Amino acid sequence: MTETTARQPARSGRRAPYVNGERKRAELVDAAFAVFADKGFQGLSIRQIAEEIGTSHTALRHHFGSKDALLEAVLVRREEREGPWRRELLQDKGLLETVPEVMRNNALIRGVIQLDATLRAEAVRPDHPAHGFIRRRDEEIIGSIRAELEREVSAGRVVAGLNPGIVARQIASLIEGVQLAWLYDDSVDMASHLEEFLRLLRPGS
Amino acid sequence: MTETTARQPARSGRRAPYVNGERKRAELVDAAFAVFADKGFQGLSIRQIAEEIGTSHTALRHHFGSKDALLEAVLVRREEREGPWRRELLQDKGLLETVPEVMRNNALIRGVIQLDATLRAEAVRPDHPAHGFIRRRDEEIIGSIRAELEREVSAGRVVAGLNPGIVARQIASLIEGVQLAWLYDDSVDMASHLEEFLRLLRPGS
DNA sequence: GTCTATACTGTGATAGAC
DNA sequence: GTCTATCACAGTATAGAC
Repeated sequence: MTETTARQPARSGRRAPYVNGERKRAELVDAAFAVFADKGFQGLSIRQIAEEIGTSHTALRHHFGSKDALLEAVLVRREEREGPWRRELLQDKGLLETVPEVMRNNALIRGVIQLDATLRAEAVRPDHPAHGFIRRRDEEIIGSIRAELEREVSAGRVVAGLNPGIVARQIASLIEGVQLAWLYDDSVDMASHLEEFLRLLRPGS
Repeated sequence: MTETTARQPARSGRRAPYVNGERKRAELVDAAFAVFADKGFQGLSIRQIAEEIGTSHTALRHHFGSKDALLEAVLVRREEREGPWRRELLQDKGLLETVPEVMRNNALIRGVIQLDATLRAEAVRPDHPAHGFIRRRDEEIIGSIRAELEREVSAGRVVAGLNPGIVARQIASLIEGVQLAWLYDDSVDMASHLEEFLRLLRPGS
């Protein structure tokens, strides 16, 4: 796709032990992430994004090749940031506390959530560049939810007799749907909607 | 917005008791609906849509003013078709049977569901032409779900002690999320995911 | 209802600066 | 070699004249 083959530096430069391109690219991704999270992603053009983060649209094109590749890179960066934290939280606190916590965190990065929702809808087309990425990420998340769900059942914190595959996808779908509703109306409490659903799964309700 | 002021015919034409513009517009909407439902809505340009339904892109421009207005008109038409049927079904069979039935019907009009998902994500921006429409429709649907939910509680078919506003939005959000998941993977059974959720609401589970 | 003019978008190829 | 800037092009939507 983007063909970013990890270049091996021929010799260690005087003050640059890193590959300059990678560093620049990472800076741009972080800058774009910050702009989206803060000011929002309002269907910005690649030129507008460049202006917001203080660079040129040609620079963005050089480092990412296309607009979609840049947007996808921001979502990949998000996964790099949040993935480990989420997995640790899952291990430590369990599914029933992790999911609402994730929703509370998502409420702090509105523009990134909007980007996720927009790209997700566009990438429904199988030939879309980000289609594979969205699909892989979803399956990975659903897989981890499902595994955790089965652990909760074993621990007696979730009723038995459920179809873990169905419930895992229900949770993932509910997250997406509630995020969209929240994007339309700030007053929608994302965490509560997930908490109430998870409450239905607890024994003796 | 679209400024489609209902023109009053000066005299009743020989064989047209209707306003020609309105009829032509309705034909175009139905044709677009059929194309989307059948061949899908793959980010078609306004010129491609025109070709598919056998007209010119300038004709579409004239009748709808913009591409977004045409897409919105298709969704409005969908509401005109399905709204009465859905309300009747709700009255007759109740919420627990209506929602899965709606999902089964949606599975027959993939391109329209894709259009709904795409436009919904784009129209998150408050200045988007379709923003108000999506919002109004969602609130209307959530309102009817909520009313029906309270009726089901009274009838003892749904457990008491739930927050109807929360649950209604959970159902609406789950529908949206599951539809998106289904667009990515045909094998996702939308009706089952909704049925299983509604099962959690029944007494004595 | 049709046609023309204009502006903006993402993209490709190319040339220049460090 | 690595990075940035300039130019040209095709697709789209809009505005307005006829």
